[in-house]
Amino acid sequence: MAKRESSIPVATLVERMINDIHTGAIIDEKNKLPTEPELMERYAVTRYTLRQALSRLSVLGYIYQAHGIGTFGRPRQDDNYVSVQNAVGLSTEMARQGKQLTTTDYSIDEVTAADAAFTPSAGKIDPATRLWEIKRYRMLDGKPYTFEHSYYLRDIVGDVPESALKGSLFAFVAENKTLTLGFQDKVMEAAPLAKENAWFFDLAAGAPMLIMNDDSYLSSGQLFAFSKLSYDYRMGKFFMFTRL
Amino acid sequence: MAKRESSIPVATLVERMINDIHTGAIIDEKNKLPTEPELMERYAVTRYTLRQALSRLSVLGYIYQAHGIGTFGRPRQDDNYVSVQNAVGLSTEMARQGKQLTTTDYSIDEVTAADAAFTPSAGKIDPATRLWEIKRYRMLDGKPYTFEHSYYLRDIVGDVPESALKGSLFAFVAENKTLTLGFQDKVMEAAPLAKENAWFFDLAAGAPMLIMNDDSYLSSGQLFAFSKLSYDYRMGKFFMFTRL
DNA sequence: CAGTGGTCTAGACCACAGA
DNA sequence: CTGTGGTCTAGACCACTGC
Repeated sequence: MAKRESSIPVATLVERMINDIHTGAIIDEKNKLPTEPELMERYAVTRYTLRQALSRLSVLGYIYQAHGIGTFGRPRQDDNYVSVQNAVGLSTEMARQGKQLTTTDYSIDEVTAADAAFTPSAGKIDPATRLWEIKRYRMLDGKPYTFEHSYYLRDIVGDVPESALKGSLFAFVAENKTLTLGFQDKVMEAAPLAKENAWFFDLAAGAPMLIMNDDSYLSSGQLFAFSKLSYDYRMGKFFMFTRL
Repeated sequence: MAKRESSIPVATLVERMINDIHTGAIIDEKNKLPTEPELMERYAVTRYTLRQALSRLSVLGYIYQAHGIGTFGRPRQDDNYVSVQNAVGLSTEMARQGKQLTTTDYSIDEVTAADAAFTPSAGKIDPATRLWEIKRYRMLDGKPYTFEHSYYLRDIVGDVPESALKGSLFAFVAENKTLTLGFQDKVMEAAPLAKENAWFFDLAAGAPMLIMNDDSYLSSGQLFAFSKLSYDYRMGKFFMFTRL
């Protein structure tokens, strides 16, 4: 009859396992994790659930699995770089690393897509779409770090409180219970520092900038924001993990 | 007795589905795919297998699934940018886009890790490790595109044929039947163009370069190469897709 | 409410690595 | 040969969306 034995859900399992990896509870001196049968018993889940969790950990770079050998933990590089995969927002990511991200200057204006300085990297957008245009200058541990130029679809995100403008726009959207985040397209490039932003960075116009363009979508597939972040090349480095 | 009915494996299914998405065979005018039961029947696979495939397509950005609504196709941006997720090597990726990647100048030398110009972004390496040091200048459709500086572990990859040096080092390793590719750590950054490489690019020293550092591992977790690719900022843009 | 994708169970067989 | 992870089946129930 396949009665539900009420085991823990995958998301919980993933959290627990990340924690147990960090504390070393399930990693031996050779970075090896217990075998799947052992983990199944330890967490009281079926193999399917366990492997769902292992798969997520593996995508995030916490572990890798070697066929016929075993499962191994991996050092995460989040401490030195910004992970492009952990979509938690810059503020949260930096807070986790014990670094302080502050917004020193910001502006918000109402525009239509036709008047925006740029458009989403992928996809199209109706020129009549009403947008919030937000510009933010942000410092990391007191040093100029990034200039953010972003557009949010007004009809979707509604009013943006000042606390979000100073802090985390990402958290503002994520915590809105009527919206479910879906996915992002990201385009990374380098470009010379523009004159109008040179004052903020300790750099001459024309200096290298690392640029990240994000198009953000809800889980329904609806675009809700697109943005361009320019990082001081000396401070901004992105990290990611790929399976071949 | 759960007899095997010999349906197709996931990898095959993924290929077929990508194809059927490109040709429009399983996408309607609203970009919607058939429901899971319909796809199960179409491809004659169980739900598990189907969802494994859908999951991979979704990670690669071909589709997204909206709970309670349906599955939808997405435009891929591979035609305009280099995808950091499709790990097939630059040569193959460009060939697929109908662009010509040529190596105009290259060198290969024997060094030890102690003498290497840089080390893996993550992890450590024994200074005594024997390496191939490879430098390549590569053009895209006749224009200066990227300078590649990479190190391959000699004891793992063995001798590197000249054809691989001129063409695809990635394919050379991938086609070696005794080696199984595993994963990569990637660190992206921007930096000023160094004087010694300015001659190759049509740029002055100090111009922005987009830089990709790769540490490549076998499926056993063994490092086999680490490299640094510098792209002309006007031509090199990276694309990726993330689920939030 | 009906229909969609999301999670979970229990069990079988396959393929690779190493002693 | 044994133990590891990889694939697959068949079926159940859960959770969200829109009518």
